[in-house]
Amino acid sequence: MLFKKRNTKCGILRQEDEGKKIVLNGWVASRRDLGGLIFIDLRDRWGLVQIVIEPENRPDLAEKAKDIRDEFVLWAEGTVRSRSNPNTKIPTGLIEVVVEDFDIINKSELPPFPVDDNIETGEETKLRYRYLDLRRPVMQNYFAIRNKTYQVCHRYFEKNDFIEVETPVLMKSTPEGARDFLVPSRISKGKFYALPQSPQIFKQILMLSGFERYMQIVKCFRDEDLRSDRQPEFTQIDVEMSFIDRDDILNLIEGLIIELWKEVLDYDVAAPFMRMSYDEAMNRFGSDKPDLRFGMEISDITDAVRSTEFKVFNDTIGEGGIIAAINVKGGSEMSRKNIDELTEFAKKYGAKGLAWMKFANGEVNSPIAKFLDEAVISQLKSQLNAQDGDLILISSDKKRRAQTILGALRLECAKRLGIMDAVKDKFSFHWVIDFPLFEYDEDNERWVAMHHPFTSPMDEDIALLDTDPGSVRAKAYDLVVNGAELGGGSIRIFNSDLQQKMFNKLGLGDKEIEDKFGFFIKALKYGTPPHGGIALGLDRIVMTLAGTDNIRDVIAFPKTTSGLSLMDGSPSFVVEEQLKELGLKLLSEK
RNA sequence: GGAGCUGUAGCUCAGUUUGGUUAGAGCGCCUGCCUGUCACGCAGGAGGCCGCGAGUUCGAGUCUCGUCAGCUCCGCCA
Repeated sequence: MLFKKRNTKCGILRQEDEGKKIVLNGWVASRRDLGGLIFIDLRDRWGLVQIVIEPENRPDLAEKAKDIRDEFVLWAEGTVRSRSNPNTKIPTGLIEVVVEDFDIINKSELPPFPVDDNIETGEETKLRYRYLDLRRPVMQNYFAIRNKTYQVCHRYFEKNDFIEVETPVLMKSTPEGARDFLVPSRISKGKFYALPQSPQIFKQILMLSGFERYMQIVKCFRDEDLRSDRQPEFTQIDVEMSFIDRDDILNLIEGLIIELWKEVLDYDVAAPFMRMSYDEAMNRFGSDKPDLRFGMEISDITDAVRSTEFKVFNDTIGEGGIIAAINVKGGSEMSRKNIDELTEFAKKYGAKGLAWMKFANGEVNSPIAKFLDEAVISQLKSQLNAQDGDLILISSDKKRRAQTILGALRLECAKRLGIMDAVKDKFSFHWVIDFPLFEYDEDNERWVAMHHPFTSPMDEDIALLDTDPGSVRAKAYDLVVNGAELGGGSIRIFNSDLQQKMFNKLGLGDKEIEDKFGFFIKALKYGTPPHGGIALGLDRIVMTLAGTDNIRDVIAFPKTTSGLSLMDGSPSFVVEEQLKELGLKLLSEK
């Protein structure tokens, strides 16, 4: 179909364009046919403008316009003029375009939902018709922010003398970490490539190849269950540097964040960011990614309740656990039902129960009050800075578990009491540092790397590798904003013997190490510079910039919670021939 | 792997507690009218596999079991 090409854009027309003869291309956002007068809102990527067809002057155009429906594609030629009835709600509202000629370029089926912001359409319908969902201005804006993020990143790292190198998408499957997506090899039947969980090994090899400063905006793949902030394929801003220490990376990334927030939101982020140890983050906030926009910190009240007759507390103390609490300011308004809900909430995190104390009307109300004498209560009240109107939530458990439970309750209560809403426009960036190198996997009875197996232990803790692995600290760091992890990195092991030892500590046998990581250990022996880096979750950065809490909003074609792509119907079965060519055979169900 | 919520018209939802005549509303859609609308207005009309499958029952949108899908969370995600 022939069409007249536009010479301007709908969304950019303003009062000063009055009198200009123009051509527009776009989609019909809405049509208001008054009989003697037809108004059409024409939409393109840049916005909306009202065009008018006047049957009195052009009955031929009016006749053609009768067929126009929402989402039809039009070209229209006309003259910009001031409106007699301006619309102050839209940027182009002072003017309109009187149509002198137009045609329908393409029709549209009736859309299953209006292509409009603020629609209330189910996720399933929107994903099935993702192309229509993406047409909505609010979605287009998310991707404008995403684009801006790419551009700022590339410019920032270019300016800082980084070089972008692409790493393979088909690589070797290695143990440790997330489940790999596997790709069968046709040429080497029975063998598989894996999609990268991250380009970790390649970027380290690029360091020993002498690239010094590497970055890449790169897709990563992890075959794990999805969440509102997790997709099986996602994008990382991947960075690695040689001859540097931790603070070089932290400073570099702070600079990037400052530039991103300035460019995208015109928001001034203050640096340097606060740095908090993992231990402190857990003790005070019960999370390794604490939200520091508000208080409600955790207090260890073990000493205060040590002398009580409450069996639950005494048993916990006897087993080496702790009693800890948060003070939910103004929480005494919560009903018994609300507190029961909080108890259920706590149970998801492994809590066996939840003790609480309400302070109201000068009195204390608590199911455990009978175990606490006057002195203990007043001690707690002063330690927790509790006043009338407050609610104290108490967890009694192993140290980290008690903290995690209270950390989760802290966020939940902040949501319920409107604290989250009150701070929603703030950005609180900080670093969590000094992570443990290992954590113990109870199920498999072995140590696993908390960050990844290439992370360097702190020099002063290396001796503890053999005697007390659990207390070895890592040269690792996470970037956190508003309770979300934006990225993490570490200074790497650059000594092949230490790398070998690390794998041993993780329970890998020499043969397995040779088989899975031999090439890497070998590479480390050819003059590896000290190096380290970080990977930032680009999708999460864009989410934060865009102010959305769902990762699907910032990925053009996302998967559902069960990993399906509803628009194109993947994953799907393949024909027998394809399997045969790959040397594969499906197991029959059960 | 587990838990919770949801599934009824194109869309958003009511109806399910306590089974019972022809399953409703708003928006959208279709037709007609309408010269200043911008959530246009007015009049009329069409539109249903009550997610799917079993079961209970004289009778199921409603009760039971299973299953599928969407969302959120726990586990998982170095």
